[in-house]
Amino acid sequence: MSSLALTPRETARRRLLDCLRREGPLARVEIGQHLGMSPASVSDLTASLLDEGILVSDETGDATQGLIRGRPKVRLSFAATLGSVVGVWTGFNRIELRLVDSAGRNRASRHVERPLRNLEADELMDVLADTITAFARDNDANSVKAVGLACQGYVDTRDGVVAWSPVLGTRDLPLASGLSQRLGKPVLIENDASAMAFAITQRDPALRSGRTACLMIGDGVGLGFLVQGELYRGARSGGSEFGHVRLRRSGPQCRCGGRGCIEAFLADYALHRDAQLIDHRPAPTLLIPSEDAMNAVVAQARSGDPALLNLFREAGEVLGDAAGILIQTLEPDHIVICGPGTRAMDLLRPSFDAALESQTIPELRSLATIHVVESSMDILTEGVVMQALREMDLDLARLKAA
Amino acid sequence: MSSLALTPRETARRRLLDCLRREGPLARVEIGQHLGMSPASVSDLTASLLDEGILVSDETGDATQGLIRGRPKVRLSFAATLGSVVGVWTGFNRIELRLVDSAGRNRASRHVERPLRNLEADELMDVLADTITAFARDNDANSVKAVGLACQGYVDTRDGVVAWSPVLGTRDLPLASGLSQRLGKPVLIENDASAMAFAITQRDPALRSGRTACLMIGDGVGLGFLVQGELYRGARSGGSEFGHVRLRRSGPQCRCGGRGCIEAFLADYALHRDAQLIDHRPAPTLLIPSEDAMNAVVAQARSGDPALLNLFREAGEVLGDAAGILIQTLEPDHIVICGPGTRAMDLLRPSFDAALESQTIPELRSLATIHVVESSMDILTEGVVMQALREMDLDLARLKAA
DNA sequence: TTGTTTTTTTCATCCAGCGAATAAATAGAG
DNA sequence: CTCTATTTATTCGCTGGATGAAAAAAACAA
Repeated sequence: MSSLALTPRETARRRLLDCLRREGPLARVEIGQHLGMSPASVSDLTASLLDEGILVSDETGDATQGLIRGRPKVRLSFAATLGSVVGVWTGFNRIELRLVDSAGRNRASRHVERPLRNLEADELMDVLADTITAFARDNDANSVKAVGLACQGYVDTRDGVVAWSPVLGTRDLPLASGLSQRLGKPVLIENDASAMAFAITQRDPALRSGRTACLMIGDGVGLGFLVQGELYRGARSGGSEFGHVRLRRSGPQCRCGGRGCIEAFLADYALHRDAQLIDHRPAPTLLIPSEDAMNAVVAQARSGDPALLNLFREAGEVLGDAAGILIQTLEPDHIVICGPGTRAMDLLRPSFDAALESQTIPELRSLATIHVVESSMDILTEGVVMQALREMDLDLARLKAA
Repeated sequence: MSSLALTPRETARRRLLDCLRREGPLARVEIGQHLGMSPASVSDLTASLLDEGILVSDETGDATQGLIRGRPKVRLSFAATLGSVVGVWTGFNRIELRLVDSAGRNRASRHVERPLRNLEADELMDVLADTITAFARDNDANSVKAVGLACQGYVDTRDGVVAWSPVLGTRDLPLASGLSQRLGKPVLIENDASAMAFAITQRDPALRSGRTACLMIGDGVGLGFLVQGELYRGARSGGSEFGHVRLRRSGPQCRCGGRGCIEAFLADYALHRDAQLIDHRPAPTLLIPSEDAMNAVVAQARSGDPALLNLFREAGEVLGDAAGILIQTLEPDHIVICGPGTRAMDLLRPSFDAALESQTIPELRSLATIHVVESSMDILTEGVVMQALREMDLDLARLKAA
């Protein structure tokens, strides 16, 4: 899955297909209205997409048919023959899978408990490949055309290499090519926070204009930054490792090896670990606490446990400091707090607001609107699937051209 | 001075003029080689620029003339009739001025000691206008066609408003329009670190590719961030306020009102203030220490004074933390440390390196090359003049078109 | 049937850039 | 002094991509 510089036509094509995935089947005029394109251009683009078999005309009689005068709209939708894509998220000891058709509709999902940390590179790729194959086998295997995989850490999207990850034990792992070989399908990999940020901005048009910084709190803490709806890419076309910015010099231990990282205060594993200690319970055996376990911690805090309240107060403060850094560095239009960690946003909010206020210049702070988007991990697989679908579209176009 | 979205032709035109300003007079073939443009395109663009009177053919006999076979090169240069631009930097109690001709050559400079902090908005603009007028009067007044002004703080370049500044007392100051009215000339304003970053990247081609983060240490600490040689613009098309990111919760007092900001450790005023205290000398009367005063502090540290060495050690550590945050957030190709503060880079370096290493992931850190560019404040006025010149070019083009 | 309305296609045009041919301006060779 | 080689600059025609306007298509309504 390569992606060099895009020609103007490829950009337009991508915008059109993105729009259809977001909005569902649309008539040509409607596409034009959504994207501010002339009917002539839409007609031209859709003609080649129909010709290539990527889109088909929806012949199904519309509900509005017979009510409106004039030539009826012909809605365009993705061809069923395009097949589907599997989206995967790899956590510390969990794999989440999702099967999505080319139109972006969810078909099936599954999650598998499996520790990944202590595996050698080859073992790891074998396990992932087997899990994906089994999932595909149970769900219309031969329709699967590509795989998108999101994982924590510093991911080189272009070369398909995981340069570093707190979850996987190895470094500079050529995960995309390794999996691609085993599965016989193209594999796209992406940082997990970037994938979630992409999915969230695809859902809300406001977030696709201007600069949007998405802080994902969950298994870890990640940042996805988008400018005009496109993911910001760094030097190795990866995202950031914002969760491992050190905010407190002698703070709690982080699994990256450092101390006082943002995620060492906010990630599920950190909150759960500290909550266990407060209650004099044994250290957790599983490194990712279950949703139930986390809900129990939150409930205990909500019931007024002072030590736990303090834990969330501190976490909120760190989140506020983090948002403040983003505001003063990137001057974004939108800050989105997302991920499973938003389940405790009511507990984080007071100290979050206070910290944000105490460390940012009002003129800058007031520019950025803060959005809290409650979102679980399956919106993340949705994001990585969307990106894999875009790459597939592009590859198809280039294949035809050659 | 407006700047909406640029047409492709305007972009090409800008690239060509930028190139001529950087490199001096060039023949058409040479421009083509520098920019990777076809001779046909260069010919076309230069034809309109010659037609508009922005460029002129250099008729002066070349030194290489008579030595090389073939049709001789005709170098193109900026028309002398285009006039000049005044670049201004406003510090706490100092104004730096510079007169530059349209080709980007320095013609005159001056600096004026004048406290600006406690002035009302109108007074402030009067003082600035008078200073600029006096400077222009002494240096070929009627050739001055525009003014570029760089100041610290959060500057809205598009609307010409200083939203907030630690130097100027007022908020949401419509500085560009106010000065423009008083001077009868277009005025462009820009954040000072952005202006310096722009000038520095204009000087080094390597810094114009990829993502470059320039940390300017001087009167304050600022960040200019560039992607592919163009300044990153935030929500109000300003830059960042990175110097006021709080890195130490109970750190030293910053003039923004907060504590522990990056600049409260690194800025000249901060180092000087603390050095005075260490030596049991009275607090400084001037809020910007002179270059001599700063050199004295640095010399005393270099001579081995342990308290002063510790001051610089701490400052270096904060600088390393700051660079680390940039690396983990933006994943830049280049980090540039610039500004007068680089005078003490030898003292900052050990703790800078250690802090950077301790807080960044090696895979990410190794992507970014660290450049130290010794640079005083006059490169800054150069930067803001360059930007004003670009805007002038654009306005000229649009004037002709209408 | 004929008009009305709305969607879609077609056509001619424009902009921007480029390859190739051509013209221009020089130095050197005979 | 003429001719050729060499390098620079211009011109011409083509292409890719977007668009406005006109035309065609496909329905409903009278």
